[in-house]
Amino acid sequence: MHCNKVSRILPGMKPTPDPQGSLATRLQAAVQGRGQRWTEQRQLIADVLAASDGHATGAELVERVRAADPSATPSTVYRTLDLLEELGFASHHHGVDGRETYHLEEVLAHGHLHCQGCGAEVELDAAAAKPILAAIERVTGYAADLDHLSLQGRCPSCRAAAAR
Amino acid sequence: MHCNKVSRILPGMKPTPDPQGSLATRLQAAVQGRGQRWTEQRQLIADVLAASDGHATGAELVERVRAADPSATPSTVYRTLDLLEELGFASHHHGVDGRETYHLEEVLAHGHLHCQGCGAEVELDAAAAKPILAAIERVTGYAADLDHLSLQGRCPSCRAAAAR
DNA sequence: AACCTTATTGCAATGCATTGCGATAGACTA
DNA sequence: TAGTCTATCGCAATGCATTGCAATAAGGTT
Ligand SMILES: [Mn+2]
Ligand SMILES: [Mn+2]
Ligand SMILES: [Zn+2]
Ligand SMILES: [Zn+2]
Repeated sequence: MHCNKVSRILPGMKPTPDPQGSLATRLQAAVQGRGQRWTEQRQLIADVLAASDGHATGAELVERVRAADPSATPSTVYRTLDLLEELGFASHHHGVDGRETYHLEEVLAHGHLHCQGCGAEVELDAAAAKPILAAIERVTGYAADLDHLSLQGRCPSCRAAAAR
Repeated sequence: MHCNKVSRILPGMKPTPDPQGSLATRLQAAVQGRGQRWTEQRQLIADVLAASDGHATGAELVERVRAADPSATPSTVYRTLDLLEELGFASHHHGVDGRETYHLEEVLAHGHLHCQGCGAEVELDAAAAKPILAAIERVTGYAADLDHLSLQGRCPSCRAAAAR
């Protein structure tokens, strides 16, 4: 079955924009460039992830994919997410519970910061993270992956509260 | 059944040392101080964790606990690990796969650094981490939890390899 | 030592994620 | 268009982790 030009629009989802090379087109090229195949399922999963702007866990993506195609299975979704990461089209970080949370690389790279006291969540954009990554590099020589960065600690107000 | 003074020694494990307040004794006091109860299972789980110097995942601890007491169940082990953390006697970080990895607070606080290229693992002791935590605090105001810190990135040699 | 209160346990059901395997179907060839 | 090769899929089994619930037992009281 052909699926190359299928632009699957899910209920309540925005159509994938097509600047001069849509995500699907670039993905198809990258996948086939490795001797792999472009399938309906991969198309759908990429569309769902694109429509989930922001973050989405594997389970959430499975649910949304299955809403559009009930015959799709978790294994296919997770394997496709791994593929998208390998190809550099997606990345993940680990939420508070350690579960992987995905987003497309089109989203600006950013890290996460979670307060263990009040649960506050902060996103660290590249500019904010720069000094942190620089410190890591200075101390260890490692180039830390900002998209994967997920810090836990105490926010200023929880610190103040703790200090009596 | 009494278990207060039971010092359960597992095959191949070192007896819990008893400086002037053994771990078990301090734990029992902390638990009972909250109106909770000191049980055989908690004793055993604490002993197993103490004997697992270094890191151990939940599943590993479950396995070791069940080796000593086959009637123990995963739910009890995980609930006890949560309790030990609440009481400040243990902490966890997330391994590469996001799974929680536990250690007793007696182990010196340290963070983790993992190379996504070659899989190298580095431990960051408090001194090494200091500038990193300082940068996080400067930028965000957060006091990051060193024990929970788990960074991913590229080690120097993988970076060099990537740069042609 | 027998008795109470209720925190804790084991169990069973549930959910998330991964893997091996046989069936299906991309994508290339003729 | 029909045919071939094999990457990918769905399935089913497995493992890790969490939760509600009824039975058990910790630990204080009489
Ligand atoms: Mn955590
Ligand atoms: Mn990860
Ligand atoms: Zn806070
Ligand atoms: Zn490396």
